Amino acid sequence: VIEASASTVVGLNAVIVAVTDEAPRVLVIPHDRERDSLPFGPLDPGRDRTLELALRGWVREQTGMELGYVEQLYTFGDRWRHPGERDGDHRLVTVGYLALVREERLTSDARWRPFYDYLPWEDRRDGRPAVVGDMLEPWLETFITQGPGFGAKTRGDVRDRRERVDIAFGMGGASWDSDRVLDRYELLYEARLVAEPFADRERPVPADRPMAGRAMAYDHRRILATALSRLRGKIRYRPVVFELLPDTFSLLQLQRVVEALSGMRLHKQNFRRLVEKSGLVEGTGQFATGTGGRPPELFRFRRDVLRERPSPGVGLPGLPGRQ
Amino acid sequence: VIEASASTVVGLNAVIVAVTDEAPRVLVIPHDRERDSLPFGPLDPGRDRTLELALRGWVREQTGMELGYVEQLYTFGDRWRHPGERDGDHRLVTVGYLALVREERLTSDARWRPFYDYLPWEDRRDGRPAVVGDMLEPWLETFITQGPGFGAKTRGDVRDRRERVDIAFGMGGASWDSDRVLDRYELLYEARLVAEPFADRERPVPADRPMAGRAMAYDHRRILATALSRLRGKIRYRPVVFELLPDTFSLLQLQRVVEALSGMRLHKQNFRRLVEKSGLVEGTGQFATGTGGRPPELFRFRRDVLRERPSPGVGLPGLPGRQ
DNA sequence: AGGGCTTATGCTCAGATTTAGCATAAAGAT
DNA sequence: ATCTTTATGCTAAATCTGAGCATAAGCCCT
Repeated sequence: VIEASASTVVGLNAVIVAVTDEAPRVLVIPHDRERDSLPFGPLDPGRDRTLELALRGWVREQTGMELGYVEQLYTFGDRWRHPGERDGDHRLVTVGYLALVREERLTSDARWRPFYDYLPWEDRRDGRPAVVGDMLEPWLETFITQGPGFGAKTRGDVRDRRERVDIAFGMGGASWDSDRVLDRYELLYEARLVAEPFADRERPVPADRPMAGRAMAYDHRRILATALSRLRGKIRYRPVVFELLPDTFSLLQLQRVVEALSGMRLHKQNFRRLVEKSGLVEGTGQFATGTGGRPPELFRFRRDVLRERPSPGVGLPGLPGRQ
Repeated sequence: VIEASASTVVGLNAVIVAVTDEAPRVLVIPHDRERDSLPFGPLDPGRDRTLELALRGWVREQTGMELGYVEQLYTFGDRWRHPGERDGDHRLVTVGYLALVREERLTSDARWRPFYDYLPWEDRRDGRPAVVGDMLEPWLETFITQGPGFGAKTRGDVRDRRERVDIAFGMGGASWDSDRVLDRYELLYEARLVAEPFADRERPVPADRPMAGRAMAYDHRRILATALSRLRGKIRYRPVVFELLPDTFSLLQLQRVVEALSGMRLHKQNFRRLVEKSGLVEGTGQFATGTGGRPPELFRFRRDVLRERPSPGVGLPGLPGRQ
């Protein structure tokens, strides 16, 4: 019953995340002078038993890394996503995966690169980053009134775009929702404030137009944005942060990782109170040394919390986790 | 660079949900005497521009229905999922979608069927359903101690299984997490308390073994469980319920839909207070008639709430939405 | 050894939210 | 008229949150 006028290939992308030095990092492969790509591998339909096993397999082969926590993100199947596909008689469908690891030495040509190199507007730990006020807001305003190209701009279109921009970027009185990473990236794509829409059309970037963040090859920055959206959402109701931490850690270490991922600063004492009360961690009775300051107690993740609470995660201010 | 020892076909499954008479229902196609399947359609790699457009297209063709809210769920790519694939030199990868609609008359051979026919243990609105105490708990206890087959059962295996069962089903003092729909189904699959593991191996169900819930063809019940998991999770932080309600509705109607989806009862006065304070709805000044009792005011969804709050959704008791 | 710096940790207080009910209002049914 | 049913207002107690004060316990420098 299935008739196809062309063939389909299924590929797998991995967003492999680690947090080091208070910066979330992603494993990327150099692609050309300015751009990187995510690690990519095919599904061998005749061999791999499951998609996830296929992914683990070629990540192991390519990087020597054994993935722990792995979660499926999203399947991207738009036509013409790959510039090379244009002529094509094959259709590429890719399944994106998120993997959380502790950073390790790399043997291949892959390298760790900060998430926020690609999505600088997402890091609000030191207040709203300069790029937002200096570049994004004025150019988004242009986008709202002018639209992406030079098509018709009815009053309704302008209102719609303003609403979408306000909601996504917390402008015009709306509040900033740290989870809307993907919405924001897609809006910037549509507004042509990132380089990818030009690359996708094989056009040069206009000289007068600034580009936000470091570009990636293909649609990989979209996949990256999807990963960060998912991770920020999930942190509140599943104990995923611990995948990124060593077995024992101080509460400040934990807080720094949560801050790095969520892109916002947290109140220290309240964070402590929340985490300790939540039952997510237990003290080990051991203390770290050489951290400069009073030595902190080391904690470990309490696996039992999964039994006790419906959706255990780390609370964020203004956005309480579900108790 | 991509070499395949067999070809891949991408298919699309739709979980189309409506809520009528306080029961969530799903659109299914009769498959054989006892089983239904989800609507299914192929991706035509040469034609359909996006996966979602492909889905909307064949749903329109097959059922005459125009989908509104559509969201991608998960991509299923395990080998040997389709019994017929065994011989096969093609690999089927399916992308599952969730669609929310208001129930309408059907013209095709598709029909609406209650969600909880397939997943009866998920409906706890009238307390724990009988099937849990009568059948699931005793047989899960057997599964914990004996394992799925007759393999080695070390002490560690038993402990692991007990922990997983306790967490998934809220047994042994653990609390019930309404979102863990998929975990529960997968555990029942592994414990062989649903018919699918037998069908997948083309074996008959042992006569002495009860089967929980109505089976579906292929792995469609797993997709259904994924859909309910997602929907239950999402209801708390995105205003998705309104996709299932008419334009104006009473607060009790809204509450009944939330209860139907979440499978639990809510405190009426508190639900009202929460919803009204959340800014999700606004009164219309109109009142319904003929509802038997004091006529309720009719409300409508306030689209502006998206601007005002980071993640607007309907609160659940014990599981407050994020404010 | 003591002062200053840093980080850790205990504690408090006011305000907001949540839970669980009580109580009244307004329809239709008997 | 009374009963039943649904809607809606209101409250007290318990809990949680946001913000900040204060002390503890290391290190570094002089």
